[in-house]
Amino acid sequence: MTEPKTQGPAASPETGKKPARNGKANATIYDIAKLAGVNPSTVSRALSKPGRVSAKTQKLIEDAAAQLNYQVNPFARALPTGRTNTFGLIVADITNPTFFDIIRGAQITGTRRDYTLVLAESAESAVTELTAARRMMTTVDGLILASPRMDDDDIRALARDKPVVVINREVEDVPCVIPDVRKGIGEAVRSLAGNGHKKLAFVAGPARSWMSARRWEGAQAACEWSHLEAVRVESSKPTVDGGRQVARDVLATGATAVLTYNDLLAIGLMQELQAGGMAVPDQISIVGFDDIFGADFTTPPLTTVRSPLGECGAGAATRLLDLLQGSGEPAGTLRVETELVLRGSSGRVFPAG
Amino acid sequence: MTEPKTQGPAASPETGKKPARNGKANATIYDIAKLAGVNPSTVSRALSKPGRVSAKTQKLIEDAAAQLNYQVNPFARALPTGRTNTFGLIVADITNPTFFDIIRGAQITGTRRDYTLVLAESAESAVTELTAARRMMTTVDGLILASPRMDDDDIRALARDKPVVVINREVEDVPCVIPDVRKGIGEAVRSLAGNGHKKLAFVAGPARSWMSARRWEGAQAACEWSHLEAVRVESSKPTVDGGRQVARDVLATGATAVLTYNDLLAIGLMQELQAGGMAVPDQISIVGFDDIFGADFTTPPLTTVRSPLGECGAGAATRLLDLLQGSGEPAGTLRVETELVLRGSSGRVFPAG
DNA sequence: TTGTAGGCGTTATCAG
DNA sequence: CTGATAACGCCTACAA
Repeated sequence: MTEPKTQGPAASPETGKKPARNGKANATIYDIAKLAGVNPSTVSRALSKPGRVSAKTQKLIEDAAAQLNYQVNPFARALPTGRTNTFGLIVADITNPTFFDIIRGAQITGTRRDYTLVLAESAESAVTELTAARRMMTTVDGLILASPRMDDDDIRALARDKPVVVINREVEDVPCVIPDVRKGIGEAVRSLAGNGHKKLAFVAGPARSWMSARRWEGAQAACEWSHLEAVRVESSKPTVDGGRQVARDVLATGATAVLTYNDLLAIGLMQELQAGGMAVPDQISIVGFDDIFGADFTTPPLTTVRSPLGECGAGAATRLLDLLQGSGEPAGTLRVETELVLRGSSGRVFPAG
Repeated sequence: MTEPKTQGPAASPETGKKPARNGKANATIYDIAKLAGVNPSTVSRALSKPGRVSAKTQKLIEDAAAQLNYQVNPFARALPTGRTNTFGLIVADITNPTFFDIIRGAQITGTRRDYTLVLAESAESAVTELTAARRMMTTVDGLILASPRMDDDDIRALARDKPVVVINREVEDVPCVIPDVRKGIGEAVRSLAGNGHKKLAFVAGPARSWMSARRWEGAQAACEWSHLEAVRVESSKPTVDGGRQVARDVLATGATAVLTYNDLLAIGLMQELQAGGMAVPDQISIVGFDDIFGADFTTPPLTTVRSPLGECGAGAATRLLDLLQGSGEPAGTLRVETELVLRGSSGRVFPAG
């Protein structure tokens, strides 16, 4: 009644480490080689390079592989080559809907080109971000940084190691993907001017945000062009709550139109103003930025300058994979267009007055 | 003017494969061993197991490692051990905000325990999902499936290979995390009943959705308990647009209260009804499900049964990592509570009437 | 075109 | 407690 002494390799019932839980260890190129009657190196070639093997043996090997249900071991492959068919994406805040579309865009174009997405977030902290980035660098073939918080120098240092693409920020010597705000803001301001507005309040985002600065510049330029007065209002944080808090400051400016750093601010602002009895857009027009998910849930639906977030994610991934797959290294920064999405929260000044 | 014949190992300017772009290849345990004057295997021990090395050499090695800025090579480690400190998450639709919180929850508890999240989506296709899952299985230590579309059997097959945790669906023999809808629905129906409603319309989700069935059951049970009549209305798709389309069918039921399969449906429905001149909640009460991002952007803000999505993601990750780190294999299914979030879209029947 | 041999960085086994 | 040494699965000159 004792255990038989001879047991398969998948024996030791308690250790259960290597040969997975199902007992049958994965097939290797050696198994295939044996089955196909060739040398392992030939199998390797057949399975990686296309035409470096005779059509006959090619088929032989492929059949054997299929029969054995072979799957390459990514780690074994990564060891000698260093390549993993994997790329990382680090976002500043996984809570922020702005990044949802970016993640989505990157994920989709990634899988389309047979790359896997590895995701991390920095929780808005520059050091966490750098740590995460460093960790990832050892695992992935390349990295996408969405709205990074770390220093330019740190980014460049990373980029020296492996391909890096930055979204929503311009870093010298590093390929970037950034929405060009001019067109969208121009459209928004022209629309506002056409509706008789004379003064625009811009609700700024975080002080250190590269994008916020660009948007403020854009607003100023467009206002000048359209003969509008532009005033800037600071916000405490770029959230719905921050939008609520900034309401009184906005009113104090006397502006009849508002452009916010992002949609969250616009939504909060609108809620607060409406709660205070103001009519939107009859008494004040509100224009957000980004066109995040839910921007059209509000009443009235939010007019906003759409930033093609999904496109940014996709564009960054494309750029990165091009770099990885050796399409030269032209890089440079890719600009994507913004556009006005006209909905209900903006309109004529005091139409009833 | 010819090239010097002796070049460093990082030479060949065009190949540039292994020794990264920066030239200095990463330090290995051999380098550390040399510097510390010990054997590589000792270094390995010192760096992985805690107390299997004398305190003296331990420090020696750690110093050398720090000095060399050593970082383990995950692939080299994965090869003999099979472990990667990585787990996968496959969601049905990366577009759907329902999954945002799940992703977020999983990501956060993952990194907290030093695991990296690998993300993929199935684009609502069962085969894509299975393919993605199979691919991932070779790379990750375990897998989380959120609202999977594939067959129970496929899921079980995967689970036989490596630990798998399922969210939003119950699969026998596989650990699951599912929101228990009873409490939340109970609260919602009681609230409605307390406001004088006599008839509730339930707008169903996808026919094959496990969750939709549970929610309908829950609604029926709660209505029976509270002496409400429950009628079921089918929707074409669980989106804002689907909600709009279902409006006339809902009206046709004559119900004064509506509970929808998810928030998106509720939002679309509310938009359509309001566009048709109906007052919410004065003429009809609407209750959504999930409490997704943006559910409070609407006017009135949406009353909804909150499904703790973030908690689901976190719970699934915790469960998975526990399994991975050997805390026995009790598994079983984890139920998380739902609760009513009372906002403005529900209230008394015809208060003005 | 195909086989041979060595290496990628770690871990694990077995002596000492 | 520490030192050899053999895997782990695949890739890649180099040789045949």
